[in-house]
Amino acid sequence: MREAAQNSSRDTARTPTGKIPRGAGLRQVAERAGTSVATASAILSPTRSSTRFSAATRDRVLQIARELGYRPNAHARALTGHPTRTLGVLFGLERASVAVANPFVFALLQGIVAVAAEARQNVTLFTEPWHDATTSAGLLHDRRTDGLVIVAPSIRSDLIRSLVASDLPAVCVSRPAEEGLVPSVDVDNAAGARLATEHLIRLGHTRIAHLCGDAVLRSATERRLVFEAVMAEAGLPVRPEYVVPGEYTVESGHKRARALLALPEPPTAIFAASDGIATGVLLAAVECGVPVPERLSVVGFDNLHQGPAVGPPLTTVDQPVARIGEEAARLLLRRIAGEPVPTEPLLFAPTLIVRSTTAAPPSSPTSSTL
Amino acid sequence: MREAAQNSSRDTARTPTGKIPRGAGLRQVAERAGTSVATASAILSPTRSSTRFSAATRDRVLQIARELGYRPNAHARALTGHPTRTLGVLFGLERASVAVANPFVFALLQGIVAVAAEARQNVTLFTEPWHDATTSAGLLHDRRTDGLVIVAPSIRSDLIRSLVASDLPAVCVSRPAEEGLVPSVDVDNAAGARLATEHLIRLGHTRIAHLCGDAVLRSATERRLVFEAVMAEAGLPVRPEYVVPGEYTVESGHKRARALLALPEPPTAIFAASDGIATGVLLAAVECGVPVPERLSVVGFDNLHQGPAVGPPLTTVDQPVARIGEEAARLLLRRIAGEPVPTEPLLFAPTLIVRSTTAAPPSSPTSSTL
DNA sequence: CTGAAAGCGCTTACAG
DNA sequence: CTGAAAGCGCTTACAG
Repeated sequence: MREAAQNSSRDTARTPTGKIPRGAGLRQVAERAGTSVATASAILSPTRSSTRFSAATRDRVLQIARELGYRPNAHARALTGHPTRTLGVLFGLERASVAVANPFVFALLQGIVAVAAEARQNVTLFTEPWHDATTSAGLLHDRRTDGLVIVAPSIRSDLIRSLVASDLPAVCVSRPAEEGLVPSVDVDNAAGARLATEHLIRLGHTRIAHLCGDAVLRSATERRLVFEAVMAEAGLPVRPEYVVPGEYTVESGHKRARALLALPEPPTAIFAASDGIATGVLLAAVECGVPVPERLSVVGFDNLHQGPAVGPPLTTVDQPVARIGEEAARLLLRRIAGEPVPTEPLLFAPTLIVRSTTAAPPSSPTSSTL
Repeated sequence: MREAAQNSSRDTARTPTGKIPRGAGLRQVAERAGTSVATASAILSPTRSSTRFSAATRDRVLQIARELGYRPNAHARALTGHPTRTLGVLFGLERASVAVANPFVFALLQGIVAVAAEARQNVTLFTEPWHDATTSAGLLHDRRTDGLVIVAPSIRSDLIRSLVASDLPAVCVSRPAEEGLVPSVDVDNAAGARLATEHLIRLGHTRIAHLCGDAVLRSATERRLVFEAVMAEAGLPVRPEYVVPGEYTVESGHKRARALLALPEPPTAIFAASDGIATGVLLAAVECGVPVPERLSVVGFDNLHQGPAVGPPLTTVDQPVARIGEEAARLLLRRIAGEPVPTEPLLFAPTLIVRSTTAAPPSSPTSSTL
């Protein structure tokens, strides 16, 4: 790096300690090219047509800029009111470091980045977790990004409200607690939960348990509510101990499944609110010596690989996570462009993927037919 | 959003079309608080101690700022020489949209984001692919981020050179073609290739093939070179048709393995330069009716899930990808802080994970013993 | 076709 | 303890 000092034509000879070093600016270019800063700016700006200048002037400016290694400063541009061409992603529930390890987030990011790239936008991942409007405000609303995709905000958070109040375009992945504030994209949780529950009921199960996701996430409540509703429709009682609160994680699924399997009358089927939870269930089944699907049926939700595979391939509810990410990014782009975007949730239809973890219950006559 | 206009105390009544709306600035706060902008700035700045002001002034400014929903503008701050507290990630080889779908990148990002979050830095993913120094310059060197993690740059690219010339702190994941320019972090490819090759030789294989990764990535050459060297050490000839160029993808592995298996004298073992390639090999083996490991041994590289599992669990060389990401971020942070950072590559030791795709060759006497 | 001036929102010496 | 002024690097009307 030291050797780079040979080209000493800069006038910022020494950089103040701790400060960011600066390269050649528009002024340096203009000076050398013998034009005004305004002219150099217009010629070098990607947005303005540089045809209004004489070819000679233009070529000279372009040439000098190249020689000097001129890079327009993004902050200076942004300060004059230009968009930053950057989309922000904020993880509503967890810290970014743990969110990024989540396969759901991975798939989502693929969709977001794909659309962003197409629109020539960069993507910044905010790592600071959201606390509340007053303490977290500066972190997001500082015009660093043109808008924000909010991933799975807690229903108890003031995040959305605060964002709306600050005029920062935002789109929510997963339906926010309060609707009508911000556009949102999600899987149709009700339809998915119905698919899973009806599948188990049709198989002949009556003792069906549900392992819920994080209570602060709206999807968890939606899935549970529909599970209970479908059971009721079928005339099947739901015992309170069969609806178990917890989190969308392997560990939480594992712990709860063990408890469930230790019950005097354990369920013959479990609808896990996520594949992570289902993986935990499969783990517990192996440990407790309960064969799947012979003595226990398991259906998950997400259709995402979650950790190392245990037991047979998982029957699950597929949701198009990458597409949800794409659509969220697309809506955000439209919001940023100033187009009107409906705030009714945009819901994607889930599909049931029947694999090998579900079958008729043990004592059922249809047991061998599946 | 319309309703938000009720609070009309702003003096920027109407926003020019296409421009970004602005909230209350320091001046508004200062005016209402009856102080100068400098005072308000000092009080509201996170970096300066606000103790030098009277409690009354301080409280008033803080209070007004809250009322007005004041958010410091990140660009204005950055323009005065402050770091942006953002780390950039640039994908050297592929477009970001495809890179983000890569499990290697996923694991890497986990490490980078974890360290960034700890250091309270955000992470921006650059989506614009690198072309060459002159056309891509503005995209990266505009001071938008304090530094850059470059993931797997092509050995033919002028990226690194250009970055070094522009003073932007950068760290490379994977050894760059030209060493000494920039700190880099990577797995010890030579050690990994040796592990894989020796494992196959010890099992008794003599007809061993190698499916290479992208030739523009340095890891591909390193792995191939060591494969050839270890074979030579063992006195085993390497037929030219057994060393097959290609890419680090499932498809490329699949195609090449099919060709290999169709050879008059096919190899009894394949060292695939990545798990993706190995997955393709496994796929081809199933299609060609070649049982693994009975008639074909396969060893991969990476120890990452790549697509749906085919055949038995893969024997592979593990590399600590997330840790590599962490270390890259850490080095970058130190570079940004102005600390001296060695440019010798920081290499992580790989380990061989023996699972079920490798065994002694068919005709070997040790065949049943593994 | 080109330039001088003001301004974006903040920070930083430097005075008082 | 507080403020007036200059400046960061660009863009944008507005003149000529």
